[in-house]
Amino acid sequence: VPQRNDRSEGHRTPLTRDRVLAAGVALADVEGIGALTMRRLGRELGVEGMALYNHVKNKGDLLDGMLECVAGEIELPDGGTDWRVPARQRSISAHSALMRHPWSATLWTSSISLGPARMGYLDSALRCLREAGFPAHLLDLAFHTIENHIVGHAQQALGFPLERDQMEEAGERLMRSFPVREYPDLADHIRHHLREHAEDDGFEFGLHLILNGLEQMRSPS
Amino acid sequence: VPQRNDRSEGHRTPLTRDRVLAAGVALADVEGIGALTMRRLGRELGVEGMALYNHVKNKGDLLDGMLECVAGEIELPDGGTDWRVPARQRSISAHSALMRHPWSATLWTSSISLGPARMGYLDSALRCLREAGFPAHLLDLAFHTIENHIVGHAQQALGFPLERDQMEEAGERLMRSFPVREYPDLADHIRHHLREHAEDDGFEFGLHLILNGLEQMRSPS
DNA sequence: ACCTGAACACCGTTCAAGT
DNA sequence: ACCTGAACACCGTTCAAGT
Repeated sequence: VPQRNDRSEGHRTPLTRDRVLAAGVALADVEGIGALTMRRLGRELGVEGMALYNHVKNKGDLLDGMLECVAGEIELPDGGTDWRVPARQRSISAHSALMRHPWSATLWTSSISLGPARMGYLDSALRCLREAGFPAHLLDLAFHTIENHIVGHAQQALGFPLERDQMEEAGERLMRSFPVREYPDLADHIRHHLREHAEDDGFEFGLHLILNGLEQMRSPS
Repeated sequence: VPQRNDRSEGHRTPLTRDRVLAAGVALADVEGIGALTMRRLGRELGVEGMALYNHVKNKGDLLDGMLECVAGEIELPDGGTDWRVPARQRSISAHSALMRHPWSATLWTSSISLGPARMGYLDSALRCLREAGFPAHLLDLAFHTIENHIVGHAQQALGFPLERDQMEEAGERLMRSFPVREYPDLADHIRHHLREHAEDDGFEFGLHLILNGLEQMRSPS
């Protein structure tokens, strides 16, 4: 359960937008995005749900603000001699920020309006590629390929939201009723995933693949 | 507006699960996933919303069934001499199926239970890679990298759900208030996207990049 | 300035009752 | 067997009223 407002004192400290957003992030982290309703978030802050509309335009604005919090956690390294070094660092930082906040990956692509944190992130990524010398059309394609990999991977890794303990049993149950005969390769794949507890989700592998492929296209040798 | 049930006759033809799913797909295609409520879908079929529960377990089951419809549209080519040929075909077919049904991309990763159509798709993709001779650990990483690219790209391309006409004006309005000074590369990028009306979304470029990178890792020369 | 209570127009879902 | 009506427990959101 995220932090509650203490109501021991007669009058509580007044709400701010930042406190509302932080409480929203904490609530969604712990209980999932489904538990994030205006009334519930209000309760978490010791207030009626309607009071939140004084600090947030509507629920969409709340979610946008929460995404800004996530974007603010991404480190933005400066360029070195090889563009792939900062690109790799920033991508990994973005990936782990999305993984820390499991609800954020699906919202990341669907939110239209960008705040300063997300703009800064995107600008930094684009600048890195431009300074590496990518021509305009390649730059755009490179940017989207990297970005897709980041959010695609987070979404997919979070698609199976199972705890370590449940994993074992749910896997057993699944495989008992699974039509192995008809989908043998899929069965193998699921078994493979059940065995290694998703210690490495393959994010860095795919990233490496993409960055190296892009480097080859940048400077055709 | 999707197909309606004709109520000219006194007693209408009875509902089936397939008709419910097809109507759901049509409604979501035309009016967006937000318009897909049980009551509204019932109305579309000339019936009260509650009647749908005779053919569908609940709304989640409805959405799963609709995803199965989308998965059924994906062509599954057999392997040739170069594994990249069928992999490319299937990926492009999957990408355009997701693009034909804009609501499906975000659901694709979040849905847990798989039906036969989606299982067949996944099994086909995995078999293709196995037959190409990828070793187990590489196979898994290759599979996810390709899959992430497909859904990541569809989601991102559909993130800006603007019509051609609105695009122009919305872009103008956005760029007037945009802090170009602070995010110059992002500004460039947005301008670039407004100029070319997303004729090519770069999907095949990234796909090419990934498949070639994987081929290099498969047979290190 | 900030919060509350009541209200509105919606949701998904259940279930007894109809045919 | 299939559908309807009424009901339940929720949503997001608005707004007059309180302090």
